[in-house]
Amino acid sequence: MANTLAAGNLTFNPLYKEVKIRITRSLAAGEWKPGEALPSESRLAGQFNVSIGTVRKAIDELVAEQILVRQQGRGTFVATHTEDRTLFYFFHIVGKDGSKELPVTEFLSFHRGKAEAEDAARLGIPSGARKLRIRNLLKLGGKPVIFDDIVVPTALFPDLDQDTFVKRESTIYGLYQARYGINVIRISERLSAANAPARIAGLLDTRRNTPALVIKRVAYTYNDTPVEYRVSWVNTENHEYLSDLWKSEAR
Amino acid sequence: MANTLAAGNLTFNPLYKEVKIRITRSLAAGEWKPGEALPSESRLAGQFNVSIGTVRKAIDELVAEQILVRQQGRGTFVATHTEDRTLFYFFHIVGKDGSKELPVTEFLSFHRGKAEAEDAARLGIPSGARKLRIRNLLKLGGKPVIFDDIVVPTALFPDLDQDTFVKRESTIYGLYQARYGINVIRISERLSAANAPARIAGLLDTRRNTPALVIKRVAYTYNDTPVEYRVSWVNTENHEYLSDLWKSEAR
DNA sequence: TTCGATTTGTTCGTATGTATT
DNA sequence: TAATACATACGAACAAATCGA
Repeated sequence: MANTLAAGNLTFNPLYKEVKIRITRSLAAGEWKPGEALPSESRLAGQFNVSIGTVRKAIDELVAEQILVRQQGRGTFVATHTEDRTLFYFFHIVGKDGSKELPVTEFLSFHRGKAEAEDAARLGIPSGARKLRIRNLLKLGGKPVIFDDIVVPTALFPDLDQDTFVKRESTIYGLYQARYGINVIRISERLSAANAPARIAGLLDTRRNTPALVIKRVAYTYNDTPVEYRVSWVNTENHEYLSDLWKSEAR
Repeated sequence: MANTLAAGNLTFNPLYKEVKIRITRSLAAGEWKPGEALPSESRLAGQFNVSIGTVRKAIDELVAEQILVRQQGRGTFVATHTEDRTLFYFFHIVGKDGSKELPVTEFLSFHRGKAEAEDAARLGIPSGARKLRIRNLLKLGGKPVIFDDIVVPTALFPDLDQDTFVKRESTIYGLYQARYGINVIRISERLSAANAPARIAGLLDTRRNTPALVIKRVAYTYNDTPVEYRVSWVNTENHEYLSDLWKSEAR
């Protein structure tokens, strides 16, 4: 019997991979907005003309990637950038005593400019393309710990201005998502140690000659499209970067 | 109908979770050694008196956690500490140019001692318990980049001596696995920046006043049992620590 | 080389349980 | 309570990879 999906499947992916790709395409196209429910599994199965088990297998992978969230009895939802998600998935600085808290952001500056070589390479845009540059000071326990230097392509956030940024009601990625429909789903970070420039060291209130942790982060949306390049300077006198691969809920 | 697994399942876990726990128990007990094949899925289904789909779901999770490896047509195997697995899962230092290579280990020293407070806390052993301490210098591209200070409880590696360590034919975790049946399956790392002590800075060949990246790693085996505590000092002039959560093979 | 047995991978269908509204 | 949606579990059939006869 002719199968609508298999018919167009010239690369001979398994059906569930094709279903996953089609769901991802719909997500990227904004067909279901963050926080919204997808059609039920049985409805999707009908649309794609596959069994419900095949749809479940596709969704399983998207849930594992934190792109979708399942709730028994309610439905399957597009993941939103809540504070919890930020805290447990995107924010990796913890106290040396093990404490985990969301930082308080203190806005420093908002500038427009042109992408330099580094920005362009990380963001996959032409050198010289217009960019927005935002600097923040993040505080933990009331004290400055992180200096953030954020660069995004103006093209992705056309009408973003200082006022909009400062008055946002959520996390930064929440703003990207709610106002621009840009959903950050993955980050890649490269860490090194360096002496902070005097200006930054001053903001971080470090003792003289205290090295800083430098984090260069690229944030991606669907299909590995870069969205944001962020350089963070961290005062690690009382805090650390936690990399916990696979805190499995195994038993 | 009476089900042998459900019968003993007083915590009302789903069946596949019970199966997963029983498989994990067998792994921890060394019933199937690293590199060996587990019984086939249909055989396991028979043993546990569940359907093959239930066994598959249990194994699915263990495969996702990199504890087991499936190979179509061959079987399901206990993951081994090959160089590839080390490179892509346990070793996170890459060149700033993006190059990825396994380090060459230069042995420095092997000592016996008693666990200090820090060691004891990280390893979950009593303060003062006997420990082994091994120091290595790791080279990338022929140049020293990482200084490793490894602490393990003597109790876990009773007859491990310098000669055995130096003459190992595999990675360090491969040695733990092959000779002591201890399978490292997860690591947790905390990173900070600091000025290296002169002795270490000398080994790393850094310019004066160059800060180092400090990595404190705890390695775990089954059931979140700590096995090793390792402090690494990294020269980040030409290298970085890569934290790439979810390099998904999505598409 | 071919063939058959074995093992995992994919897909379907069905039934029942559990949580939500 | 009833309807809906996800979660678990079972079984069957066939595909694809592997390996040895």
